[in-house]
Amino acid sequence: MSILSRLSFKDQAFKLRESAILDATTAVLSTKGFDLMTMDDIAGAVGISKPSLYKHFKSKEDLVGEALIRLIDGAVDYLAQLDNTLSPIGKLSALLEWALRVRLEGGMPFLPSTSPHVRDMLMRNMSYVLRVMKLNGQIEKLVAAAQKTGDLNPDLPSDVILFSYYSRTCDPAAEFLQKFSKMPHDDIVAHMLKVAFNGLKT
Amino acid sequence: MSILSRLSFKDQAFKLRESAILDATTAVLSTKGFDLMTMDDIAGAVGISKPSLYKHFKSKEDLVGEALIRLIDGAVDYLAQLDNTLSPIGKLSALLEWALRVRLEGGMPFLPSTSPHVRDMLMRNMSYVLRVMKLNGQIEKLVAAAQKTGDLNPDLPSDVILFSYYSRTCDPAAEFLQKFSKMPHDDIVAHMLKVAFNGLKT
DNA sequence: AAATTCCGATACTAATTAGTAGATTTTATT
DNA sequence: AATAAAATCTACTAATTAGTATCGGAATTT
Repeated sequence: MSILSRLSFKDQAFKLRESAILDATTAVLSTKGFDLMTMDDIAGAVGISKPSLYKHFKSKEDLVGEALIRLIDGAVDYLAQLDNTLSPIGKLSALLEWALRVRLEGGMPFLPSTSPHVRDMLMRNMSYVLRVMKLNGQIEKLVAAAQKTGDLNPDLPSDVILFSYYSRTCDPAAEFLQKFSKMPHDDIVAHMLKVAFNGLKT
Repeated sequence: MSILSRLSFKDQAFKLRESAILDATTAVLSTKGFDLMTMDDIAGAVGISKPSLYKHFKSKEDLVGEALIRLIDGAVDYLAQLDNTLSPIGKLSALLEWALRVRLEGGMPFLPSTSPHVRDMLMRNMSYVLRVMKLNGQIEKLVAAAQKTGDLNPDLPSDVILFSYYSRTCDPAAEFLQKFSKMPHDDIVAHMLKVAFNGLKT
């Protein structure tokens, strides 16, 4: 066996474990939040020891940053793979639906917005900030286009729409409906979309 | 000076400090969140020592519980003081506006929803749970009434409306608009209300 | 099969913080 | 003014957890 293929095999195993670590981090983040998530939690969930964990990620901040970067990348990929004949509002709706489903399946922690500590930490993470800006740029364009066609209210300032849209991806109402109303995921998603775009009145 | 008036004077001072402690707790909770808020923070902000703080509240959980109870009571009081000729939807709108203003002035931490740890802690606090249920009962009635008149969408399940309404009180979009758009409070409140009731489309 | 290399785990350090015990000062009464 | 009582503060304990140094063991090469 050549050195190259041996290295690549090891590399493969390494990447696999890295992915498992990120999965565990995402799951623990969704349930416990950043401050209560311990590195022992993660190591334990993956079945490795803490020093091994530190072979992959140099700190807790780094680990969480990478987990969130993977989420952002997921959103960017989802957006890129959408049918290009879809209208801007159709894309925005599809992306929000995707985000809600990921959340309901326990795969998405609350956004940094909810904790100033976490937000500050992430803002110091250049690589994370760059990706967020990339995704944000794409969504801004979709919002502007949808306002032009009148599919989104043109009278609202675009940042009001943008920020409200982001907020819907981490709207706690989804969790409430899951926990207290035991509503099926599909219904929760449908209702959340309706409320987000049409409000509580219409 | 009689013993009675002396006791009442002391009592008064005690209550005053207690109120200052709760103010500080609310402020620190809004900025740092529960996990990062330390008892030394609070003691330092009020200008007393930690043991004195523990004379008022027997634990961190207790302190935070009392601070949130005071907030709920504020909401109940606000609701009670509203003009009774106001329609159900008018009351719901006024209460949401009140909550948003309190938040923007730094007086309201994110709701327990955002942290399972904090939520669990509060659910063990009987006195808190009772008040939440009281407020919740009132809001449920308003929602039902507003659905009956058609002011709120009668086709949505009432818990979808209820939970979405709660979520708007801690919608991070308000913070974003304050932080990134430097929008005046009045404008933020107006836009948030519009988006909550009419959605992003209309 | 012996030697070497590399990986992972046990067991530690340092720092933080909730909660408390005992010293100290302030306040009120005689 | 002296004494009694109460409240407050300084300085501690115990527990948690991020991050690391060092040791033991498995796989690979010769």
